[in-house]
Amino acid sequence: MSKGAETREAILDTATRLARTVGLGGITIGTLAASAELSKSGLYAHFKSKESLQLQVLEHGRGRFTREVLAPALAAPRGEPRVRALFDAWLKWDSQDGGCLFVAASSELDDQPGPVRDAVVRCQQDWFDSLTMVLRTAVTEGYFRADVDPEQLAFDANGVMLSYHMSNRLLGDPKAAERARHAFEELLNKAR
Amino acid sequence: MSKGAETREAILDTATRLARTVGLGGITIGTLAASAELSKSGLYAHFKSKESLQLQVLEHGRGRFTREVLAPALAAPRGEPRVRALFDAWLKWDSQDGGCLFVAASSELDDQPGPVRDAVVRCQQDWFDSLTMVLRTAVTEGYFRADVDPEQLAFDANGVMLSYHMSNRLLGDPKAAERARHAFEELLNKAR
DNA sequence: TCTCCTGGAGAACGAGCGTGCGATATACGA
DNA sequence: TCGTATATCGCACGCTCGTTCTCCAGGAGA
Repeated sequence: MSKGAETREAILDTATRLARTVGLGGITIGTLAASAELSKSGLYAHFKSKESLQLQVLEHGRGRFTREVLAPALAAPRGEPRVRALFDAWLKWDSQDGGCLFVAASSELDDQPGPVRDAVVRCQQDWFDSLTMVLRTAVTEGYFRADVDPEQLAFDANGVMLSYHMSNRLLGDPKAAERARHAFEELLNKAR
Repeated sequence: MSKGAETREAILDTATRLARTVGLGGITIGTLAASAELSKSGLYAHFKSKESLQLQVLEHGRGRFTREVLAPALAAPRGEPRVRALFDAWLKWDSQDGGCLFVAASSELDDQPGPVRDAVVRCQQDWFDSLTMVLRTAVTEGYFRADVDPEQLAFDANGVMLSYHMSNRLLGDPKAAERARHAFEELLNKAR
C-alpha cells in the first residue's frame, strides 16, 4: 500500500471513530486534522470535499461492518446458529465506543436529503436485507416455522438492537444486554 | 401573555420543528432567526446562550409530548386500552415531520456529555418510566399475566417504536406502520 | 406630557468553518 | 542515485458561527 493510501486509511479510521460520537455532520476538517495529526490542507487533499469525506467514512464503516459483523456470522452454520451469531456480533459491534455508526447516522440524516443520506439508506437497506436473508434461511432450513415472515422478524430483531443501543448508550442501563438477549430469545421461541 | 413570552414561544415552536430535522446541534442561531423572522440579536436576547436555547427546546418538546402523547393515553381506561392508546399516540407523534424529537436527540447526544445530554436522558428516562407504569397497571388490572415483567415489556415496545421510526423515516418502507402494529400485537398476545 | 422599561435591530467581534493555492518535502520507479 | 510524482505544509480567502454592545421604537405608568 502506498504512503498516500496508508494515511488515507488512517484518516478514515479516525474519522469513523469521531463520527460515531459526534455524528457525520459533527465532523470538522479542523478537529479531524488535529486528531489525525495532519494539517488541515494535508488532510483535505485526500478528499476533494467534506461531502466526499463523509461518503468515504460511510464506505469505510461499511467495510468494517462486513468484516466484524457479517463475516463472523457467515462463518457459523446456516440457520439458527447463524442468526444467533449475527445478533451476538452486532451487540459486540455496538459496544465499541460511540456505538454503531449507522444507528447514529440513521437518525441524524433521516430527514436531510442529499447524497450522504442516500448512502446511509443504502447501508441500512443492505444490512436489513442481509438480516432478512439469514432469517429466511433459518426458515427454509427448518429451524423456524414455515409461516414465519422473515421481513417481519427482521423488523422485530432490528427493534431489539435499537432499543439495546438506546438503553445501553443513552440511559446507561446495566441490564440492557440482558434485556436485549431475553427479547431476542423470545423472538426465536415464537419463531420455532 | 406578554409580547416577549409570546415571541419566545413562537421561537421555540420553530426551533423544535427545526431540531427534529437537523438535530439539536444542527440548529444555528442564524438559520433559526431567519426561520422565525427575527434578527439574530433579537432572537438571541431571549436565550442567554445556545446551550440554554437547546435546553429550552427540549423542555418545550417535553411539554408538547405530554400534551399530545401522554395526556390522550391517560384519558383512556386503565390497563390494556391505555397501553394501546399510548402506542397509537406515539405512532402519530412520530409522524409529524422530522419525527420524534427525542429519538433524534437520543442518538445524536448519547456520546456527548454535558447538560444537554443530561436533559435528554431525563426526558427519555421519564418516558420509559411512564411507559413502564402504564404496562405495570395493565398487569395489576389483570389484562396481562402476573409474571409479565413491565420493564422488559417497555424495552420491547420501545424497540418496536424505534424500528418503526427507522423503517418509516429513513427507509421509507410503506409497510412500516403495519409491521409495527403487528409486532406490538404480538407483544400484547404474549403478555396476556 | 414626560419618563421608564421592554423588545428588538444593527453592526461588529474573534474564532472556526470549508476550500484553494503555491511551495516544499518525501517516497519511489528508472 | 537521480528525477519525478506524490504527499504534506503554510497561508489566505470568504463565510458563518455564537456572542456582545449600542441604539431606537413604542407602550405603560406617573
